[in-house]
Amino acid sequence: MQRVTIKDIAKMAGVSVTTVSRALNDAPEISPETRKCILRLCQETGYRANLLARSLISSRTNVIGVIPPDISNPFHAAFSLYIEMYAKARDYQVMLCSGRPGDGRIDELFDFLISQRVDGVLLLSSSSSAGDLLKAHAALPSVLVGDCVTEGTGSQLNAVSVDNCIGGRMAAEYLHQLGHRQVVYLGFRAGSATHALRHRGFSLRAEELGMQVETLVNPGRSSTIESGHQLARQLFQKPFQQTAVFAASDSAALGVMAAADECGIAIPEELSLMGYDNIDYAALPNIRLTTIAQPIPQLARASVKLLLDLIDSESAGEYTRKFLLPTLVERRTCRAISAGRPMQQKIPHINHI
Amino acid sequence: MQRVTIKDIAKMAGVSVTTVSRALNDAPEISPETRKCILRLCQETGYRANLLARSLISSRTNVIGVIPPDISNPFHAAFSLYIEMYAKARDYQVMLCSGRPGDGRIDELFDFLISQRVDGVLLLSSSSSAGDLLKAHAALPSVLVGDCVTEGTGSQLNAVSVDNCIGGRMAAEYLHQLGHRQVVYLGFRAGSATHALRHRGFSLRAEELGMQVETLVNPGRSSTIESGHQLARQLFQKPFQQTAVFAASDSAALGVMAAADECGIAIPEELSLMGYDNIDYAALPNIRLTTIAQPIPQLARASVKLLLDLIDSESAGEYTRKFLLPTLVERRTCRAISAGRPMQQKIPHINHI
DNA sequence: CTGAAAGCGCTTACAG
DNA sequence: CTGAAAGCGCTTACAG
Repeated sequence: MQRVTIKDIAKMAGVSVTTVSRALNDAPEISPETRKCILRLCQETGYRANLLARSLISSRTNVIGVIPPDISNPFHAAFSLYIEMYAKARDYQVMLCSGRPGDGRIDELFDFLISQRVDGVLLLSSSSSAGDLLKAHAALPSVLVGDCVTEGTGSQLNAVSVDNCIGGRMAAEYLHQLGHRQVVYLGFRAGSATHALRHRGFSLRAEELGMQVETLVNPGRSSTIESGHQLARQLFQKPFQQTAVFAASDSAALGVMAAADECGIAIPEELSLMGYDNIDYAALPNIRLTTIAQPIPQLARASVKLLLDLIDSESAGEYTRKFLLPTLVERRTCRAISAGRPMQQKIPHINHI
Repeated sequence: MQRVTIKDIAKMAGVSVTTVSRALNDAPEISPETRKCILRLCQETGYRANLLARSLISSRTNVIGVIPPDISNPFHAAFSLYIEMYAKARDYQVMLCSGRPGDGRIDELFDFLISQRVDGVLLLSSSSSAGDLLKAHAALPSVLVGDCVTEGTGSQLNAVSVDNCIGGRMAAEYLHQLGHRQVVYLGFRAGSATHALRHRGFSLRAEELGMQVETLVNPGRSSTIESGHQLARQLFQKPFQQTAVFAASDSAALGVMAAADECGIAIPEELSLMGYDNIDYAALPNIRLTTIAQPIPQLARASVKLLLDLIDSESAGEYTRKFLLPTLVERRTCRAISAGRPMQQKIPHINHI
């Protein structure tokens, strides 16, 4: 099917393409009548400007690429939505490129987005290698949404993050305040800068407060219900002393709930549980997970703003880092215990399935 | 920043742009050495073809537009993910345009996608007006994912849907089989072809089986936890006779669970509950919602396939409709009751919050 | 096997 | 106020 072009309109109106172009871009130097006539013609014929051609000249597409780690994670899905909302509010369109987690294809996605000539890209990642990726494509304005290592050269990039170190500290302080002294950090992932900070904040503060922390490592590539489930079953398999679990993400926490359910461990009566993220479903009546909330809308807004500022300014020789503070959302999965007397050792009863 | 172009490469290699173009598109008529040399140059300089220019000539962008109703709904988010997966497998990129539900801006999104010269669009919608929208832009290959009215002229469009009528029937039969005779259909939305079919299947079959159905209408624009919550509270406010609730969506069902929790109504002991969709969270240990599952991956694959076939064929004068069958997923929110004796009337105790 | 030329649909100096 | 011309980065007949 042949779309109507500026040339067609010009022919119909009996003017040059230049004039049509001017009418379309409301240039000042054009008579009101010709403009009116041309605009009417466009209306009637259903003319739509070819953005491809326009972008070829302006070398601006007004689209930004967004690379989420895994859109099946509700946190990332919600986040992508907000990004699109804020981008649209500033007249930018989003091209979503979900790389499967760990596919190592992010580099290809970058190449692709460059070929599409997007004006910039937003890389959502908690991987500690994300920084290198961005540097490899330094010619393209880009911001990392997530954490990056602060040591060495990796730090010189534009990024906005939620302060995960503080988030970890908050969790430790909260559990301590409830009387918990032996706790587990469940779902630590190596290679994740986010987890590194979250874990450091948590365990450093816990130690300061005289708590004992056992860390359960998630060997996988992402924090899922399944990973939390696996680790929790591993924990519940033997008698354990800890009275509280701080899960690295809400999804993982949900997995812990599943395992606890199977093993007949009551939450919060026998075990307190905290998550991280505050995904929608953490608020569900039968979940009511106490968690550390990431300010998703603000995060999205700040990310879009930083990226678009970058695109507009073309400022080299500087970079900015923006931090947002998490908040604690108290619900029903944590309970206060008397810190004085030691907890009785639990002998969980496991239903083997 | 100035990207390296085909002209730059040509100059460096001492050949014409034509030759470079041929090397890049592995045309047959080119000497192996020149090709090798050119390819190496591209590698070294980080050359990326400008897809804008290429598309301008070929009038093909290899991107499809996807318009989901509301990506914050996990069902649609998951679906969008699968679409992107299958599209990518066939070398198409997805441009995601989430219109806020009910914004009436879908028309604008269409215009925008046409301007971007996408090769086709996938409209996910349960609105009965979706068909008209597609017809208004008939020049663009497009498929409706969802239901459309079958009467009149509205039916002549390409669509793939889950058979919602059957889904409704299945729910009615299941509840009947468990002994329920008085049931409520909660969350019916007027103006939704999907709901119309689902409701028709359910109530027709229920009537055939001698059941009584009360329908609670959701006046809003989308099925959310909140809408389910509102309607359920409305139901629980007064004594009611029904022993089972069939919610129009899993999200709505989650809202019903919240309300039941608040009102001290035990599920499934005092009230059976079914959902529709089988979103991830329906499987959660503390949810375990019995529901009708939509085959999301198959739906996504069929949609992408139909659209790409359409794009490739440019076939006019025909349209195809594809139907996928839902399945029943039995979990823990429904229980069998003795059909013989009438249920005792419930006096729910409401906690006012 | 290689290149000069035309053209995809638009914008933008430049000259009237 | 209007138009002819050049050009954005590429591809594709056409001629060598």
